[in-house]
Amino acid sequence: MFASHAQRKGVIRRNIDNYEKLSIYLSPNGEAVSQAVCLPEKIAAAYFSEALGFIEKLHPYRHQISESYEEFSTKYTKIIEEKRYSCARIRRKYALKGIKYELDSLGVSFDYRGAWLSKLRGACYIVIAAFTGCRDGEIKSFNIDSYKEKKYAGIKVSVLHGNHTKPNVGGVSRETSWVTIPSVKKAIELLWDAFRFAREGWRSQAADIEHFDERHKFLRDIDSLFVTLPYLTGYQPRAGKQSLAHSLRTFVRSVDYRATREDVNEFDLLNPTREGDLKVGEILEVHPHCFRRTFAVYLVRNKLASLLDIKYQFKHMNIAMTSWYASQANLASHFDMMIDSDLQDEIAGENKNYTADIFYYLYNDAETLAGPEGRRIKNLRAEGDFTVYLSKEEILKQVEEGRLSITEHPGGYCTNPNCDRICDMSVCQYKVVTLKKARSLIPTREKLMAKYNAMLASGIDMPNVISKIYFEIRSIEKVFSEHNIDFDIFNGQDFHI
DNA sequence: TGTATACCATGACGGTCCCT
DNA sequence: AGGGACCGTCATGGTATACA
Repeated sequence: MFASHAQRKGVIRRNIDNYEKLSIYLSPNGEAVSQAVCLPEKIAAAYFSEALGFIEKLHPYRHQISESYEEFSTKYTKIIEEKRYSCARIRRKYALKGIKYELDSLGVSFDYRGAWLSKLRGACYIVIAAFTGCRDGEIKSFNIDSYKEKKYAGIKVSVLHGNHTKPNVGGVSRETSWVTIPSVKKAIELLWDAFRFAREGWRSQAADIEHFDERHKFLRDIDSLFVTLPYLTGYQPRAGKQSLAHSLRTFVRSVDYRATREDVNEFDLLNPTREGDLKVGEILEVHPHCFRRTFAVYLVRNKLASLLDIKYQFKHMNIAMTSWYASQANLASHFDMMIDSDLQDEIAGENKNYTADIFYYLYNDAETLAGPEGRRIKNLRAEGDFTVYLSKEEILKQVEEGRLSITEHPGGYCTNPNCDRICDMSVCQYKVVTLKKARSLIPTREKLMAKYNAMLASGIDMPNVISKIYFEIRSIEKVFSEHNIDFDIFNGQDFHI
């Protein structure tokens, strides 16, 4: 019903007809995979950067927020109790009297329902979820002590500790750890301190609970990151599923990012079972689980670094995150951490999907290809070799068996299963360059030419370096000519080996 | 003119229930 | 077990109106 309502409203168009079949067909291991949505890159960047900016801006004022909100809500409650002013507007006005307006310029708004605080909660949740890949349950198990920093090879690495909600067979509860970014610390602190007044409110109510165990549980719930406001109709301190969904929606709506044609295409590509759900001009609403898949997808597609670049202060974390990605969680073992195995599986699955997608494109769709391996594929296609026209299933099978593998380089793809990403690729026999990659080499070539000229002009006598740059420019030009990209031939001094 | 109230639509919050 | 539908409550904000 909700779906049809949303459909009428034009929010979504959800086609669940072949849901099960499609998911099994598309999953790398032939089993149904979780149907979480993966956010297109632009949308993810819009949401994440807004959430990060929100947190960065408000983090220093978190104590002040709590104090002012406490003042506002006690005044407001008193007005209600005294039955003064029948109009909410006037109640609000008087409750706001005397409250410091420094927060006003920061966009902090005071409302008795806690709508603004709900938005804050949504922003913090997004940052925690987006940069850890945690499960919803785990995120809710975090508290102020969950964030730790460890040193690894001279790099400061942020780690989050959470208790596994599901106990093992023996009833032993496991601790799970997640590599993350420093902003998560700020998100946790902001959430914790801005809601302090709410927590205090709940705490004072706990005294009325007579049964010891009940009171104990109540007090434990209060020490959660996500609490509701104590003076409303709610009677549970912990923010439930629905309240969090509201928070996420409030936040996403406030961002007001409208999907473009490009976003819709990417959405359909990333979420084949939900093709058509997102339409141009719509706001993509998020759910707690979508961040986990988005995390896995971006980790594999090596875009996490670009998302992390949103704020310059995260740059140093790229190294740790990237090495974690590159060494397949080797870093985790250094920390003696239990990395969530489901997430590992999800990452591995995405890796296969990604590889298969690229091969499918190379074998069947790509119009022009360059590089030795690219030429080989092109020739095979020209000869009508039927083995080249592989179906996605066949490709996936080969990927799983380790017969096909792909490594992404700045200038192209490498099909060598043992590629260590160290070679310069200019003469690599496994090299494949697609048109898109070739186009991305245009600025690279310009930079190289500038470098070449600068080195030559300064009279530095480094023939090895200069010749390397020269041959790199020439190899890029070769790629250009194979893709019919126009360029003026670089006429640097010719080298002879 | 400033302040308070009435009425109304909207929609957010956070709970329970129900379905898959 | 988790997601969504549904529900009750009530803040919010627009407009109209009454009063000092």
